Amino acid sequence: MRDYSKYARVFKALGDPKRAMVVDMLSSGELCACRILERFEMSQSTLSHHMKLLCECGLVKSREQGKWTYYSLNTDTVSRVRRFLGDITSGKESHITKAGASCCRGRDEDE
Amino acid sequence: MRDYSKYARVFKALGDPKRAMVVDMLSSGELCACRILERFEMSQSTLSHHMKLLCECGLVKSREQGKWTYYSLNTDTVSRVRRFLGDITSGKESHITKAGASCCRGRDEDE
DNA sequence: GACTCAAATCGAAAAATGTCAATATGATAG
DNA sequence: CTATCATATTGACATTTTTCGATTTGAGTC
Repeated sequence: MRDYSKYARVFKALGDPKRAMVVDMLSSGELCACRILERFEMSQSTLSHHMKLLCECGLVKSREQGKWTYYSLNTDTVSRVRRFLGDITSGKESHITKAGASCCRGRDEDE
Repeated sequence: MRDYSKYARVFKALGDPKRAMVVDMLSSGELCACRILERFEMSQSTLSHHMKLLCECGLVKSREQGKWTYYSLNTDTVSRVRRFLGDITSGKESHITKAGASCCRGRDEDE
């Protein structure tokens, strides 16, 4: 589980409200760029740039058909990201810590 | 469910590999800043800045004790973010789309 | 009070990001 | 082959982010 950079790219992509909203829209099914654009106040080139980022991090897939480009969620990445988020946020109750309050005091005395 | 901006802040915070790693560390329990700093090659002021971001988006809580500051995950936020990620990435199979391939063709003809 | 240590804040520089208008590309229609 | 439509790419600019060294703040210590 040392994929911080890999998944950080996905989180960074989701770290823009508009892109998060695009992802939400795509979760209901495939959409073409023009449909997505209709719902935002942004230039076509800006949307294209956002879609590129979403694709590059693996969250979204694109498919070309004639002059249209259809976008959809990459469900594999979605599952992996959800799992990763679960992993890094759920307690492992490993070795270190436990008695949080003695963290630094402990270090000063032990070493 | 119109909290894109609110949660985008959290995703943005996780969108940095080092911050994601800090979150992972904290998931095993509370840690003081000096313990966290030991594991990274970054200045003290930079870590402080990262911790501030993690706190401001609600992912992390801080607690001061003497001259130390202890950080821990805010489990409420963690649950909410996981749920939000699930929400925006799981199909609603609502109204629109279904026949993805006819999205744009449909629009041209219907309207 | 003077000193030390942990952490936060400030100020500045470099890099990344979001955005748009203009242009390029590539498919389809006449 | 020309024109048109949907997207992508380019170039520019403003804003935000990342990072550091220096300084400040606040708590404990002598």
